[in-house]
Amino acid sequence: MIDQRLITLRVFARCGTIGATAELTGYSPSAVSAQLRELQRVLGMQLLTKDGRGVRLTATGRFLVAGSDTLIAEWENLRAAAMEAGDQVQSHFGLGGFSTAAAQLLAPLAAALRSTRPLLEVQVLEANPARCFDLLVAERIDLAVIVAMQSDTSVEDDPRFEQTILLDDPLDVIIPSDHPLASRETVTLEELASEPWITEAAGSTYHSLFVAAFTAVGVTPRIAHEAVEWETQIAFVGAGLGVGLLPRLAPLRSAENVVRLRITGKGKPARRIVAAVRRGSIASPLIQESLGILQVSANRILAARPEDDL
Amino acid sequence: MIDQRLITLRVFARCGTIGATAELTGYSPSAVSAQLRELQRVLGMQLLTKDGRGVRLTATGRFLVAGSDTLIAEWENLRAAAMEAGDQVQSHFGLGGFSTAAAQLLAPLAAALRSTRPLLEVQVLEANPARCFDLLVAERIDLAVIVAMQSDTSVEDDPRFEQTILLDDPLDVIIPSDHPLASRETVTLEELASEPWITEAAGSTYHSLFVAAFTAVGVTPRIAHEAVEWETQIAFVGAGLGVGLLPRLAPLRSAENVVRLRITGKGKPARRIVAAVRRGSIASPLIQESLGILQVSANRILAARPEDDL
DNA sequence: ATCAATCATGCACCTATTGTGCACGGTTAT
DNA sequence: ATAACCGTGCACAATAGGTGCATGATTGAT
Repeated sequence: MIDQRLITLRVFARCGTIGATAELTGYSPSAVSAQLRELQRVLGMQLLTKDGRGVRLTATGRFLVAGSDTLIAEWENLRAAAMEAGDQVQSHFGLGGFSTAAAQLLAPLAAALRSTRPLLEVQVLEANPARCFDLLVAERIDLAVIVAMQSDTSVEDDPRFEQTILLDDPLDVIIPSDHPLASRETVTLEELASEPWITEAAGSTYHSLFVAAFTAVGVTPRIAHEAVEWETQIAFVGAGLGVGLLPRLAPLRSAENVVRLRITGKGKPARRIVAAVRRGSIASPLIQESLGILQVSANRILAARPEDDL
Repeated sequence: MIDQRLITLRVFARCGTIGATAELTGYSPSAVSAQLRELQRVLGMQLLTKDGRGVRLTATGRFLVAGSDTLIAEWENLRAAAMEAGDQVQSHFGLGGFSTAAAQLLAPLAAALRSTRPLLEVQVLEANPARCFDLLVAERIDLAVIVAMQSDTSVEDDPRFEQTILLDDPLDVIIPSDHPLASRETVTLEELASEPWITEAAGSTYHSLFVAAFTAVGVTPRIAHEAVEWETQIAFVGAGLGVGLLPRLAPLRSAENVVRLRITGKGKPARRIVAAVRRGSIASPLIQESLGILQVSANRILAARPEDDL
């Protein structure tokens, strides 16, 4: 209901280039360029300036984008309230999520919605957390299930989003079956301080999480190898290249000669899984129902765990 | 920036029929019908119901319209703030007004704006007060100069508008030159209680004003004739058919054998001339400049009056 | 210093959204 | 019963808005 061109401007404000905006919104670069030019013409404001080979927002542009946050939230609020007041059904619902954990929550959600609301077309997009937020801004999706840094508070209070914690997914240690500690039930990170570690490349979400886990207990791990997929990491561990951290929700096929150990001690690293929606939309009946379903799934997962580490 | 279809819905909420909405927005009835249908489809809400040979808003529709007030105001706010922050110029500016009084204020405004902002295209629409408000809602105009009932508070605190008082235009009495009181400088309404009065038809803005003037002093006038235009009323008075009330700003050509007397006594009837804008837009530099110019014109008019009745 | 890569934009072309005009069906008032 | 009014559907037309490619400008790499 808010003009598409303003939405596009907001996406541009997030990613900085026309090309990225186009990719994110699903338009072509030409279309984005034209939209922004048209927006400036209609509003009679100069929002963009040439900057090197790209463009950047002017002060007016930044001002407008910043102020539009409350406008969007207000609209989402109104829409949600109207839907609730009128007991109406919406026709399209976009979900975003990343990683196996999110998938384990999103899949039952999509299935449940399909049964309770047959004529609602549910669309699921797999995307990493950062992109999920972009997709929310771009209004391509309405709800995202993402893994957040447990310590990271930067996105926590973003005026554009509202987030609800679903569950904390603890990290386990995986070591080769022939490792001296393989017969143990639990270990501490200190005990593995001198091991060669396997993690993802610096800059990734998981890497930050990895580092945070060790700094919490005052250990500096020696990073020996890098892997992107869980499967790869597990294979590395199985080959005896080192040890790694694996989220509880990531499945570990028994075939590969790797064992999984719980972490004890004061630092219990975990990744936090949260649901994020555009601010204001949280009162929508559809969002409410979805959050309920997600919470049920989350609780079922929690219930299946030993009571000492929830 | 707010979707045109929502604007159309808001206009419909004011006037109740598709046809009137079409006339007011400048679309054809088919287009309005299609827009509203499309709006319902996009939002997934049923906003309209068949009602006799027309349609009316559902509860959801009313809810949405009511809630959209703050949304519109928020946007106007944002736009105005951005314009101010970035020192930008807007390209189109719509003015609305009614009656000679408004015209006397709007003409200098339009002229002044044309000189200070050469590339701003100013458009003036003559329309009665009620229609002016409709045109503001429909976003056909951005500022209206209207005469308001001095007592009427119904529009006073409408969440859609913000109003600023420009001046109070006192009502004079006009009587035939050969009337016994014609040589007087001033009269009271009580002195004219038994005269045959000329006014506009019941239901009109002016009629309400007329009645209010008399009820204020506890007199019930005998309404003998009705006229729509000031010119007609003056002619009636000149022909000796009765007496009437004439706003100070309405010109009285000396040729017609009619004299104008000030009203004294505790009831000094006046019509209030106010400027109205969409709520939120009042901070816009263009609006601010316009209000300043209007105030100057108003002050010049006030300065030309005897000091006892401003 | 040249060359390749990146980015935004303009243009030609096309699609499809959106508006118009008219005819029609349903409803109310005379 | 008839006429007036109101909203809607349809065929058609206009135009806003999309894509894809070529171009120019700028930056970084060889």
